[in-house]
Amino acid sequence: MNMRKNDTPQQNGIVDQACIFCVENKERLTRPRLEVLKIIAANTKPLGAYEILERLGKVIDSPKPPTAYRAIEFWQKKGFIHRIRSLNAYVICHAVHRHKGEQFMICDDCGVVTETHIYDFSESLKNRAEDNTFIPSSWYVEIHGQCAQCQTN
Amino acid sequence: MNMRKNDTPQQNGIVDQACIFCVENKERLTRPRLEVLKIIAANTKPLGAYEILERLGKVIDSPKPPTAYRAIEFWQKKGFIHRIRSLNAYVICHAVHRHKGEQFMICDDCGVVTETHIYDFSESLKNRAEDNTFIPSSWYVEIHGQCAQCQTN
DNA sequence: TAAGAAATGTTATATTATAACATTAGGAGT
DNA sequence: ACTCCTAATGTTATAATATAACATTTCTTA
Ligand SMILES: [Zn+2]
Ligand SMILES: [Zn+2]
Ligand SMILES: [Zn+2]
Ligand SMILES: [Zn+2]
Repeated sequence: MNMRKNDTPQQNGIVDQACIFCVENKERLTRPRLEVLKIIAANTKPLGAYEILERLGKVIDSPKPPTAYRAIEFWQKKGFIHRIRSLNAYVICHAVHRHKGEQFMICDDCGVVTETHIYDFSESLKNRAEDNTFIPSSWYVEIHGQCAQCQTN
Repeated sequence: MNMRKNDTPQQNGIVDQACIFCVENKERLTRPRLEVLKIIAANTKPLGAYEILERLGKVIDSPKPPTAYRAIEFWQKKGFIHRIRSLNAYVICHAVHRHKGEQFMICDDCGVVTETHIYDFSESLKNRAEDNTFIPSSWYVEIHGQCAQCQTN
């Protein structure tokens, strides 16, 4: 896929991946899906569904909530974006490959969310879970605290 | 505090703790707070705010959303209940002492939520976080999967 | 090109949560 | 007991988040 005007390099990496993914998996890369993904990818901080919808309105004619939510659900299921439960907001996933476990560090001061790929402690989760004969399929972790930037201020 | 009619033993343990807590911390154990805590304590599965409100309506005259939400917020801040982010629902905490980290195993089949007190892996979280100069203050973990009961069915 | 499936457009509404302000209840000091 | 003050609640309205339902369009494939 070629470089598009007004797109950030960040977006291009993600959009390229999405494009490849859709071709390989015979999914449709429709206008709402593409634009929603670009909007989420263009932001480091998580965006709420109605913030996404608002920005979508700048490139698509008066979109309604289901249009945003459907695209969000699509990318979420495919692992391209994550939903931050505590914030009701969505962020792009930067992992090269899709993953089941989700771990985020959330700065309660400035709102920055950083995805951490701590694959190792999935083992301790699994071990603990299996003690209780619970079969884990996925996990979700939020670590709240203060980011480096906010510590200096 | 004495045993109350129509209360489960489970409720009494929690209500007794809450009573002691309020006396020691000079907090008011008001009617809405008491009833909301009892409602949440009486259920093993997480209850939504409007489910709590509905049940509250059986013991208090036509309560409105803020009445439920205020009591929920109170107990949540004091650590007596937890909010399950993925479900927008609330469960009682059975820990004897209050804690910062929250870990839940959620059965996606039947909806049962079990709080697991895995204090040990807070260390791996902290170590990882400190590598990135992020200072953690609390954490929240959801492990999704299938419970023992649902495996036999 | 015709049929079927998938996605979107559109309208309405469900669900979850909070703002704002009036009223009541409890505690401290006199 | 009376006054003052604060915390909590009652009440009304609305904000914020999310989905149901059905009509229409687009894509695929035969
Ligand atoms: Zn990710
Ligand atoms: Zn920060
Ligand atoms: Zn707990
Ligand atoms: Zn189960």
